[in-house]
Amino acid sequence: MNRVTAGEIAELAGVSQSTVSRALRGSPLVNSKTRERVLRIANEKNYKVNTSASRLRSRKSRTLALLVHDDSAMGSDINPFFLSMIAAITKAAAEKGYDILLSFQQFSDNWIADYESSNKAEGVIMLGYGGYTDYIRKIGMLDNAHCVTWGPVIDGQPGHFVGCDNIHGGYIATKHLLDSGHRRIAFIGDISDDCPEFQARYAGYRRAHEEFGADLSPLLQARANPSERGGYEAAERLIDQGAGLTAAFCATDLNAIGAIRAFRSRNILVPADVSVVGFDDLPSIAYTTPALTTVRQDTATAGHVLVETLLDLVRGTDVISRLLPPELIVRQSSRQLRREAAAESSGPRLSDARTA
Amino acid sequence: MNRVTAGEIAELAGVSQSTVSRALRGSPLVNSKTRERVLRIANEKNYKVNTSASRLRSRKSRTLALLVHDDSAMGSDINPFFLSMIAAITKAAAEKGYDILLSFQQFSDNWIADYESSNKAEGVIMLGYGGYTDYIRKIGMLDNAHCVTWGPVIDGQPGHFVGCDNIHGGYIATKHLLDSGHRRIAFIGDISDDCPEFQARYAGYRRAHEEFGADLSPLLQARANPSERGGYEAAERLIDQGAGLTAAFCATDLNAIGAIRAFRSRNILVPADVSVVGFDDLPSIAYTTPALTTVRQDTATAGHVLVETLLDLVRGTDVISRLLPPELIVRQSSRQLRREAAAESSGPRLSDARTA
DNA sequence: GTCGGCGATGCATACGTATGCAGTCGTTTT
DNA sequence: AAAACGACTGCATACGTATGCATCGCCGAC
Repeated sequence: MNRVTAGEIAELAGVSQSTVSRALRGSPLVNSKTRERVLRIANEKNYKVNTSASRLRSRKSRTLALLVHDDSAMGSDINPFFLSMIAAITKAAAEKGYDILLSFQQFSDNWIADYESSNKAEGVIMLGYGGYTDYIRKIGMLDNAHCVTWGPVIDGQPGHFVGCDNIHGGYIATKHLLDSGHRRIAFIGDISDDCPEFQARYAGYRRAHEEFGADLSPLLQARANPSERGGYEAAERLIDQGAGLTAAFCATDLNAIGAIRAFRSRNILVPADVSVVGFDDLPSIAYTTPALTTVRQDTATAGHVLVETLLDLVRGTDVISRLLPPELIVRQSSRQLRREAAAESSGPRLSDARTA
Repeated sequence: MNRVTAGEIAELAGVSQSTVSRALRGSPLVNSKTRERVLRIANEKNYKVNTSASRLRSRKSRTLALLVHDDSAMGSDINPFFLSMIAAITKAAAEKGYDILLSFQQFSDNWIADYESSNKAEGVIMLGYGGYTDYIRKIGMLDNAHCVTWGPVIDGQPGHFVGCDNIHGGYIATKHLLDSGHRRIAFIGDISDDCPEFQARYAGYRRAHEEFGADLSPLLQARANPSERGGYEAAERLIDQGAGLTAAFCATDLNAIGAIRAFRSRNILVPADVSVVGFDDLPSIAYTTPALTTVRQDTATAGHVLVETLLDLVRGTDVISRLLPPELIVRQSSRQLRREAAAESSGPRLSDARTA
């Protein structure tokens, strides 16, 4: 389309192509007077540096690849939380002058190396819930690969990770419920080995119980894949098994929404009968009925940290896996348990609602 | 990382770099025996074509830019529907051998030209609900820009569009309700000039009424920005104004979810008292309670058509704006109105539920 | 036996930029 | 006055590939 080259700009400005290149890149070598003239002309002619040539010469692509794990094969939807992450990462990269190359795939081949050896991207950010633990472990081995994964930070695991402090998130969510007088708190979520982040949230849940000296009942654990449906079905099972819960901590907002629907379909009211806490803080979640108490993962920060970590890695700087602190957002889906009820510490049905 | 070049492969294979290049690109000029040898060696050495060099020489980037309109400034969330679209577009592009460059921005500058003149992308796909109509009009003027927009197809509008046949979608949704005996059907959605797609859905709603000879009451129109909250608030207004509806057609699934919540909070049951139909068919929507009757936009097809249209445009082929047919998905949130009720044609509260 | 033709390959070059090095010119140092 | 220096600028080249053109060997045709 625009076939203006640096050479033509040079001619118009009465300088050499080298000077044009230097002026545009802000080299201190070029006189400010000259630079201004060059920039003005380049602007007038609507000149844009040819990225291909620039990349070829500089051997840098100024591009990061974003791989989103597509588990549509697994039947579960892509969590809307990821849209938020994708947007945050893309914006953070843009701030650093980097483009984002997007790809939805099953993590299976060695794209990471491919992206770099083909000079398409300088590094890769991987996004997705579990199901790829083995693959990540393999990636970790490639210590020359520039790859940062959003996910669980596990000691001793090879590779570089940025993730939410899921243990702490699970802890504060559960502590909030314990502090509110609840003693029979269910955990709904996928705690298979495939999803270390959910295992971590579960670990936080257990830790809070231990600190509180509260009992943990296996009856209160319900597996659920990370979708709305998963939450719905898990909650149904809990009810059917007579778990006698007064609260539920869900590994995912979607799980929480599903659980709330299940409760409602059985005429169990949230938060009057059962308090529910989610995880993620999806944008729309604040407007549900009742508005969901949840653990917020700050996607904007996460995007920045992911990009910065990856760029450090590319630069060769030493990099450490980082945990981001989650934040408890208390809304209407959780409430203080009545004293008496807390004392007798049981019963799924509490009709008297003092707190709205 | 991988510093293997075509020249080195050539040496190993005992041929020239030209032959390596041709072999890799599948040129018919090269002997099949030679090709095999070259491919085998290239594979062994894990050779990858340097994209920058290839792009520079061929003057093609094999990349499409995907611009997602970020109206986070407007306060409304990015609809999860777009995540589905983004994934579909990315996969469709991948099938054609194209990469996707992602960007979240306010549509304001002339990126389209920039992407092309910098050789970053061969074309641009724009994604987003309203708020950018003026901008699109401006883009349409740049007839040399390779740009396809997902959105309303309006006669006489400059530019190239691919969109859902929103009028027909609105029509079949409304007809479904009319056929089911409903006569007081609310429309919930943003029908401002900014969002032609919603105006089109509204137009379909009106057309169905006209064909049916059914009356349209202004009391039944409720504006709502395209979020869950918007739907909630609009439904609240309808109830408060005593619109006397027995059904609601919502411009968006999110609107529908919000509306259902609002109804429920007023003890109006869906579908027993009010039938609700949405639009989009969000992946998670099938598992809500009640499962939402909605108008499906097939994102996979949309992705393919968008990419193919854009590539045609790049090739210089004549291109026409295309409308994709939506499909009515009947689930549990809509039901047949009882005969008598239909006869008296009114009343927001119908307690007797014959159909589950 | 010469020539045209065809299949296959190599040669040479251009794509547009970034950058090491050398050059220029004016100013300062000795 | 000569030398050294500093601030700019231009020259030349390389990045790795794709491709037009020339070349080469071989076979069939006349």
